[in-house]
Amino acid sequence: MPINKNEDQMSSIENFLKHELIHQLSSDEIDLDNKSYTFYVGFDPTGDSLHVGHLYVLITMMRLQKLGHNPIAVLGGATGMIGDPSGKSKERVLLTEELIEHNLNGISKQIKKFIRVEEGAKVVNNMDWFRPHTFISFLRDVGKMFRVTEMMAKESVKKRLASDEGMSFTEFAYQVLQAYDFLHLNENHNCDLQVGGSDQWGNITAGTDLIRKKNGNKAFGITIPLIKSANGEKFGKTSSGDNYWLDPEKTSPYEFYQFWIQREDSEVIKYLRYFTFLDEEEIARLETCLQDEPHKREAQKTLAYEVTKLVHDQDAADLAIRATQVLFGGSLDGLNDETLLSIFKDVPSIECPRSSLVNKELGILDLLTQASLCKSKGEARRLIKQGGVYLNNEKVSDETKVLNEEDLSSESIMIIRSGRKKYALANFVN
RNA sequence: GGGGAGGUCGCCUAGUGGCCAAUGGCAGGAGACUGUAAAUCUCCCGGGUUUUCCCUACGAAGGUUCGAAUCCUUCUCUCCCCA
Repeated sequence: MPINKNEDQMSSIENFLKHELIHQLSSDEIDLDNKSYTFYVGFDPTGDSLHVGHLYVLITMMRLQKLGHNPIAVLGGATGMIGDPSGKSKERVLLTEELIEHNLNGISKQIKKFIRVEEGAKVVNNMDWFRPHTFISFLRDVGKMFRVTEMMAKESVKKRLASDEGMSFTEFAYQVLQAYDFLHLNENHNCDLQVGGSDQWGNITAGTDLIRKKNGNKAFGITIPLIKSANGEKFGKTSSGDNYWLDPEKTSPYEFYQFWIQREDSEVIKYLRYFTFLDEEEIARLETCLQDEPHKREAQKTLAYEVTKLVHDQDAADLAIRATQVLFGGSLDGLNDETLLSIFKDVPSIECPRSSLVNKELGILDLLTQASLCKSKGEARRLIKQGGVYLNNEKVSDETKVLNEEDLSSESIMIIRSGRKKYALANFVN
């Protein structure tokens, strides 16, 4: 690929490759500018909400739709019953059908916020085409097309066989199911491209091979990079290993915004390319800014704002900024209930009875555990000893402290902090 | 079905009758330094309490013993080999 072409002369593929927005292509025939594809992305119903780990593929779907391609989101109502071994070091625990159903509903709603159904995007459930099959009919129609040696050669299989985890037949068969999805979509929806994470390569090629064998059609695959944080594995997980969810009920826009604003320098620019639709010029400007005035954190702030706006909405993003300014803005003095209550619902918070204050029955340790800043009183005690607890921005050093009305920051709210950046609010109501 | 090896505190890993709430690494938390960054250094890291106390924990259930993660029995799960 000529490197000296400027951005507008490049094909979309060249551009995507240059910035590592895509990882692998099954064929150089793929031409995103002059052809129109119907492409699909599969989603596992492992939870009732998508999380930050899904965000990049959703954004890729948006990018492709903008380029004139037609998205199909495939919900794994059937494949979710089996469990994809790709990228998993352990056998998966099977989910019940009811749970899958519940999860599908949640996910489906979220997906529709990213792709435009009114412009032809579809969301389908693969249970619809798997249900009519019997085991026997499936083995006869589809199973015959698969060679065991090829199946064994897949990375996901090899890895597990090499580990002492092993693999059940159920998971081994997974690739056949996903290949069949692609075949079905190819025959019924003219789908000729599958997009997925780089761990999906084996499943995708299983599909393109099956399509070629079964009906002679050409089908393609694109994988997108697996996003890892600079220091290794998990991206989009909280420190305790939980996901940052796209569902505002599970992860408030404030917490979501905080996740992005805390990204490290070495990664922000990359993330701006992945997760926002800012143009190269703007990204270059932020990059300079990052170099010259890193303390301003403009790149992080822009990233956080843009992504929060995309996943939630403008109002949520503005509120997140406001909450951030209030909490991280220096002095908390002079903040009144009105200001604090406006951010109350977005910042992790608890409500406590006012009487517990009046009667002096709430200790600092109780408050920390109730506000979920600490998992146990022992941990809370430890944290205080280490000097990591702040009440209304003042360090608390007495672990036996009992709270009373004088500890309120404003009329009815206390601001609790653990460490440098974890805040919680407690609202004392009658 | 037969034989062998295993299942340890989030992950990996030591421990093979009392010195074991259990070794080491990773991950995680706090502090210092900073910019809500990275790197580095220090401390912490089952639960309940004020250290020396109690509870719960080494796949599950029983048993032997003054005493078990460690020994015995059964069960269960995983890996490997044979049929």
